[in-house]
Amino acid sequence: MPLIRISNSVLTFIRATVRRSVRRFLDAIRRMTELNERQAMPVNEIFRTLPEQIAARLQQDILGGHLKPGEPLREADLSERFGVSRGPVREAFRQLVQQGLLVLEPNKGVRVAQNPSDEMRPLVVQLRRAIEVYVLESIFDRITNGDIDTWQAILNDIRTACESNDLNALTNYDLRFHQAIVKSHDDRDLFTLWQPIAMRMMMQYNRLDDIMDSYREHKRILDAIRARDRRAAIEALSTNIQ
Amino acid sequence: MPLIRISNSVLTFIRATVRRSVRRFLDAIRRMTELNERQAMPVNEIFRTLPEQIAARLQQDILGGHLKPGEPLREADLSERFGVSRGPVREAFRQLVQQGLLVLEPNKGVRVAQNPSDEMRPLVVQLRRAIEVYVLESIFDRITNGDIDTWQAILNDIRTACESNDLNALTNYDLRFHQAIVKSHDDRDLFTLWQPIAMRMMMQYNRLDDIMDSYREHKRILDAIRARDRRAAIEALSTNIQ
DNA sequence: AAAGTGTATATTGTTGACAATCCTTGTTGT
DNA sequence: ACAACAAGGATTGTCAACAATATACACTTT
Repeated sequence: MPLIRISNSVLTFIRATVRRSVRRFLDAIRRMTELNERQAMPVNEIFRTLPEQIAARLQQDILGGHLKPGEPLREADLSERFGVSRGPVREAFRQLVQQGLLVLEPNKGVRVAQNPSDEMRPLVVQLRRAIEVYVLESIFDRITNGDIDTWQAILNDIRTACESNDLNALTNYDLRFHQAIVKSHDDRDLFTLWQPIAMRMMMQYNRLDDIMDSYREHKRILDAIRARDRRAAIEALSTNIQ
Repeated sequence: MPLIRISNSVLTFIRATVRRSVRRFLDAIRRMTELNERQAMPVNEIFRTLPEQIAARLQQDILGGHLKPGEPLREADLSERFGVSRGPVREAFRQLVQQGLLVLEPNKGVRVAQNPSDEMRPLVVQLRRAIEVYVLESIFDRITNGDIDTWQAILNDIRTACESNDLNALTNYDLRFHQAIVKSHDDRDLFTLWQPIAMRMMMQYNRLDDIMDSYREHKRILDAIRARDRRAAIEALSTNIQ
């Protein structure tokens, strides 16, 4: 029970003011850090929507193997778990369906997607390689030192994950590394195209015998980029995707 | 105002009975026509859900050019147009976002996607070709005469569209032709992967000078399949996609 | 002039209630 | 024994009301 009663008009005024302040604050930070000369980062990348947050959590659960393929997900369960109504959960489900992590059967709900068949894997590899090579070719001359720093930070996370033998974290950071590259292309549509393909590879992340190889491969990519060696960078990227 | 008042339990009983009868009826038809030995067609392919129907209509509007790229779509407008609430319309929007025909900005709604850039087109062609060639290779030895008949029917529609110079209908049937091939693969996931890529090509359907060429190209594909000439079929398919 | 404020309006986001559907189990009729 | 039926409980689908947000515009401050 509130101690003071505040009129509605006052409330909307406060909301508008605060919202504007926050927006200006974020804009200022963006300008200072100069992370986005090329493309303005929408506010929702910082304050993500409810469905996006839910989808992110579920994505980790799936890629981390906590949710097994074929397992059904109930809207009511998750809406209780996250303390929201079924609406946003439904929305999150749809996002994950788009990514290929869930499959939807009308009137029956969603279940965790099966891993892609072994037979299909070469195709997926080919598709993903085509997109990422295209992206890297396309952005190569416009890669800034800021970009490289960002990617280096992720690379450090990859190393940490490899050293502590944390396959779960490695999957996550590997995804982010490539995601960061694809997202740095002006054309956002490329990311949309890439995501479902990449996800299908991330669902069966078990390729390397020596986990440290993953770090070495990504380091090779970034080193080549830093040396502005186009051919080597693309070659390294291409061999990393398999 | 109903003339007779029927109790709820009677109503649910009637509903259940009718539903079961319809299902059995459809099952019988399916068995008779033997269209789906390989994979049972879910009932929802015949009685599609509300969002699917809405999405199908909007898809035609977009591919047909009645909705221009960049044009915003309002939930309220469409919910009124189709006589449903905003829920199913939202759902339809999400499906079209997945297909790449709409782009979503949180809190701002959806707008019709821009045509893919010319620079990007070779990539999209490459991706789509890779998938369709893979599918055709994979199913080739299991293609039934029933399959061929189905595809022939679509080919006839293509011819009609070409002869009457109806680019709108041609786009639609061209899409369906390839869609039918991809869908005939056991692994439904391939269709999911293929759809957004193919859509991006369908958004700029202006390739051929002579519209009849489209019919000839598709006829060449189907003829080669009918002759069980694997190499020729794949070659024809591959040249059709560009 | 440029940036900030107050306010109204249009639109999307969220919620809870209710309807429709699926699925299981026990029953009936042949 | 077997297929069809009936009833119920669990789950998804739809709806309308309400909340939050984006946007535009007139106004004020610096």
